Amino acid sequence: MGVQERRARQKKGVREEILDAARTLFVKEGFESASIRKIAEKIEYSPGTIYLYFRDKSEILESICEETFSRLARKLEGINQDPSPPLDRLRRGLRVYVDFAVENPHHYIVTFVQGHPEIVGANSIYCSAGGNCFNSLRTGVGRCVEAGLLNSQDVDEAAQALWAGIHGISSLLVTHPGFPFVEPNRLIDRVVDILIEGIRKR
Amino acid sequence: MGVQERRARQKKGVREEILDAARTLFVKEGFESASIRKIAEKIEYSPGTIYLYFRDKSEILESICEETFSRLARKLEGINQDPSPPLDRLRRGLRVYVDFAVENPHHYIVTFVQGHPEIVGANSIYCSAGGNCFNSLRTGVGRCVEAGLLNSQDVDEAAQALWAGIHGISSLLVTHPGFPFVEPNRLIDRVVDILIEGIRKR
DNA sequence: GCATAAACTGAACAGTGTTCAGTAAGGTCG
DNA sequence: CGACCTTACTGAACACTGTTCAGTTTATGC
Repeated sequence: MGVQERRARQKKGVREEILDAARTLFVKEGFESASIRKIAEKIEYSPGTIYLYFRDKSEILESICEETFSRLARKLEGINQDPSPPLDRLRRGLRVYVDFAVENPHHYIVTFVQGHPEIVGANSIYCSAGGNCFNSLRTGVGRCVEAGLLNSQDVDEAAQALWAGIHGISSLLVTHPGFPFVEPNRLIDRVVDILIEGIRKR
Repeated sequence: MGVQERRARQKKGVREEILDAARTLFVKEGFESASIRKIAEKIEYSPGTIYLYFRDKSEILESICEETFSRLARKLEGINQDPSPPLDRLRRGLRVYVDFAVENPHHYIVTFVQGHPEIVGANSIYCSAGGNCFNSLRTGVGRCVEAGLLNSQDVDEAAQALWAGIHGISSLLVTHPGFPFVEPNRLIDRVVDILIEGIRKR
């Protein structure tokens, strides 16, 4: 009976419509601006309908962020697979991460800047696409440790420290667009340089 | 005529009451939880009264953040004035900054994590107590450049890169308390180490 | 005592996320 | 076809949010 299948397809259709509408509002204006009522109006459904497809507002925007972040995750995994020296790969990964944040400010804010104190353990960042990106970084650091290139053996410590570094510049650039930063490209390169110089063995 | 003076004192009294109530709610539960109505209820005034003393909600919380950050600013200036080697002072300043963020998570979030895209130029971060802290860092970097200790002469670039680094670890720790970080003290020290190793001349 | 000025109120506005009783439509079966 | 049932959807309502403002209360100066 194809009925249930069509039902399922229709259901997915509305879900997709919601995501499309939400994405448009969200990318243009951010989390606050993508309100349930605005999304509902855009797709010409009542606000209540949205709750038949999503548990709450954050589930919608997490979906959107995840699809975007999985693009980054793929890119980072690509870098991890190529044959250049581990430290070069690591450096390129860091740079790509920051570029991604700057190109997708609202996604970055929702995923990594706005805290989600309720999400821990099994549902934690490790499981989302954002978490995959961090894991990619961890892998890159692991390669460097294996090759004896770093000034410490602790992979987690180094990976988290590097993450802190690139998260710092990423979040400053996306949340403080009005601050008189030196030329962003130069600043990002400088941060990445400092981080690499700071962890590599001399 | 002492009348106007007493008026002024009374006025300041209510202002202070508002700040006290707001501070209590804010430190305990953060920005969202310190709602105008809750503050008003706490001091037994009507919500409208608050707007006779503050332009809007953000002005209240900025006041609270500023008084807290000026404590940090003083501490950082103290470090800048002591006679130890510039790089040591810089290192200690970085560490004190992160400790402050961890001890005052909500203040840190309001001042540096939540973006204020509207505030630019003259009203920018440079003018607030938060900005003084950044300037203190800039001064510390300047001393190191003067002493020829860094691998670059660009003070702004280096100061902003360091700020990015410590802001990164600070904001991760305060906004992602559920993340399985390695022991925070160790992680903070590692980040600071990486930053110092990354900027100093070899 | 009375006019004036300052302080304060609280209802109202426009918005938010979320819930749920009620309705409408579609498919199934006697 | 008509009855029934399930699924989809609605939209009013709830409990909030920040903010405004006409109107009332309170205090002061003359």
